[in-house]
This record gives sequence, C-alpha cells and structure tokens, in this order.
Amino acid sequence: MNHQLFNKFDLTTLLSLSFSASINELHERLSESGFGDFRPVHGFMFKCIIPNGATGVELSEYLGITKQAVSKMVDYLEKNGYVMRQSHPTDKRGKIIVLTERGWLVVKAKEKILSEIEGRWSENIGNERMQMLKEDLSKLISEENEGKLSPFVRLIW
Amino acid sequence: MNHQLFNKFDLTTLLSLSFSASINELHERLSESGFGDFRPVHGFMFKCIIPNGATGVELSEYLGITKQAVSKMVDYLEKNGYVMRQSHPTDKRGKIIVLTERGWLVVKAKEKILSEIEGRWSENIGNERMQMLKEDLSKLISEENEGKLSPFVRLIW
DNA sequence: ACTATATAGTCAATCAAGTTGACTACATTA
DNA sequence: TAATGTAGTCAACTTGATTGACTATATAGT
Repeated sequence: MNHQLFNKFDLTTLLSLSFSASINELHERLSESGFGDFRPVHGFMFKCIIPNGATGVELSEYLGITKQAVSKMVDYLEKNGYVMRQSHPTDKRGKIIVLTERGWLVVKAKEKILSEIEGRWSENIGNERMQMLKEDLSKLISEENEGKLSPFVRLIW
Repeated sequence: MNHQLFNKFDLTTLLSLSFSASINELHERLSESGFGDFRPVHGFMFKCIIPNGATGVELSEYLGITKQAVSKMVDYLEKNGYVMRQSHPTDKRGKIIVLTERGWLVVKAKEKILSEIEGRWSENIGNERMQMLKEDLSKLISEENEGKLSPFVRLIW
C-alpha cells in the first residue's frame, strides 16, 4: 500500500479526501437500498430532527442556512415521504418537523453503513489508532468551536 | 475543554466538522487578505493547474465535474485575474490553463494560512499525534482509492 | 489519401440549493 | 390594546452544477 503517496498532503486536504470517501460510499449504498432520493445535504438536518422533531427556525440555526432554504428542503423531504409537518402544540404559527417511518428507515440504514465503514477502517489502522484519531479530531473541533456545535460548510477546498 | 461532547459523533461527522472548521478559517483569512473573490471550490482546481498548467478536460477528470462546468469556472477565474488560457503547443483544439501572478499570490497565501492552522492544531494535540493522524488519514484514503487520487464531493452529510 | 469517428472547448437551456425581500398569521411586550 | 417581534411561506434571483447541441481539429481504418 502506497499511502506514502498521500503523505505529502496538508491536513485540510486529507480531511477533505477522507470525508469524501466516506460520504461517497454512504450515498452509493443508500442509493442501492432504495434511498436514491435522499441526498447528502439531508443527513445533517436529520440529526437535529432526531429524536423529538424540530421547528424550521431551529433547523435553520443548526444548519447555518436561511429558514426559507429549510422550508424548501422540508418540502422536498415531505414530498418524498421522509418527514411530516405537524402543528406546534403551543404556538399556532409554528410547525414541528418529524420523521416518518421511511425517515427512520433511512436513519437506521445510514447508521449501519457508517458503522461498517468505520469498522473496516478500524481494521485497517487498528482499533487504538482509530480511537486516538476520533479523540484528536474531537479536540480540534472543540477548540475551533469553543465547545459548541457550529454551522458547517457546503463547499470544499 | 469538553471535547467529550463531540466524542459521541461518528467518524464521518468528525471529519466533516474538522474539515469545515479548517476551510472556514482559511477563507475568512483569504478574504481579509484581499482574495474575497476566491472561493473554496477554486482551491482544488489550482492543485491540478500547479505547476505546469492543465487542459479543461484534465481538470474536469481531476475534479469529477463536466468540462462545461470547468469552462465556466475558468471564465470566472480569468475574469478575476487568477488564471489565463494559453493556446496548446501541439493541439490546435486545446487550451492550457495557467496561473497568473495573482494566481500564485493566492496559492502562497493559502499555503501560509493552512500551515498556521495545522501548526496551531499540532500544539493542541501534540506533534506526534498530529503525525499519526495524518498517517492514518493517508492510509484510509489510499485504501478507498486503491492508491490513486479520485474525485471529491461538493456535498456534506 | 479520405472518410469515419473521436476529442477539446463553448453555447444555451435547465436544475438544485442556496440567497434576499415581501408578506400573512400569530405572539409578546409596553 | 397598540406596537413590535417571530414562524413560516411565496416569489424572484444567484451560483455552480447538469445535459444536449454545436464547431473545429485530431486520429484511426480502409
């Protein structure tokens, strides 16, 4: 294995390529499982919807995009059967977005595939090194975000 | 430091967040240095142009996008003074895209900023751990790509 | 040599996922 | 109760992709 070939890359490039590899495989396999209409952008949103639903404004803050963009994304996901809009229990203006059964199915499928990928990578570099890797990345993220989860980027270097 | 907060995340999420953190800081600082019109998508293309230029088709294969998309991106970069189209020495159909002086300036600025970020992160987790991290990521990428550089993804999980 | 086909690049129309601004309905505060 | 704020949607626009059609030049087969 000539991973020396990649050793000249800066950390940012390595992060980009490893992230891409993971996300590519995930969505290829989701597509094979009948979730071809579920796109990479949707996954991050689901994290905020789980487990108790979320309002549009909550989602827009979590994702760092406008509420209008969220609204359109929810239109798409509702049309394709992944989520539902429910009326808010106390605020008549508000709606709560929750997962449908199909929504939960894609979440389960995602978790299964990602843990398989992570498992395979663990075999490659070893369990201890995988543990270290995750710990170190966690530290870097918490340094950057001063401990709280922050918006992400849709673009790449 | 509560990086335990992030430890529950799967590897893919950790890669996404750390990549975002890095790319966000890079482009904020490039913007402050007068390269606000240089966007994250352009960086990956530059890697292929350096050092000897590249044709449109080469770029489209490298980036995994269509040659039409490349052509439009080159229009933009040419308009903003980062690249030039030169005629191909042997193929009258072809053009070679090369960096202008301003193109080289942004590359230098990028390298400086990224190495500063990497340096700061090294102080955080330690030099040895940083070395391990890069080694492990390199291994994962070379497993996935069977040793050759492959297209990337513009989307996120 | 000549015709077939393949390739490099561009143009035009469309799409996907974001943006800003305007608006309605409901909530909250003074 | 009047003034202001907030949740969500609608419409128009932007950016970075796409597919399909086209021109000019290269290359391969006979």
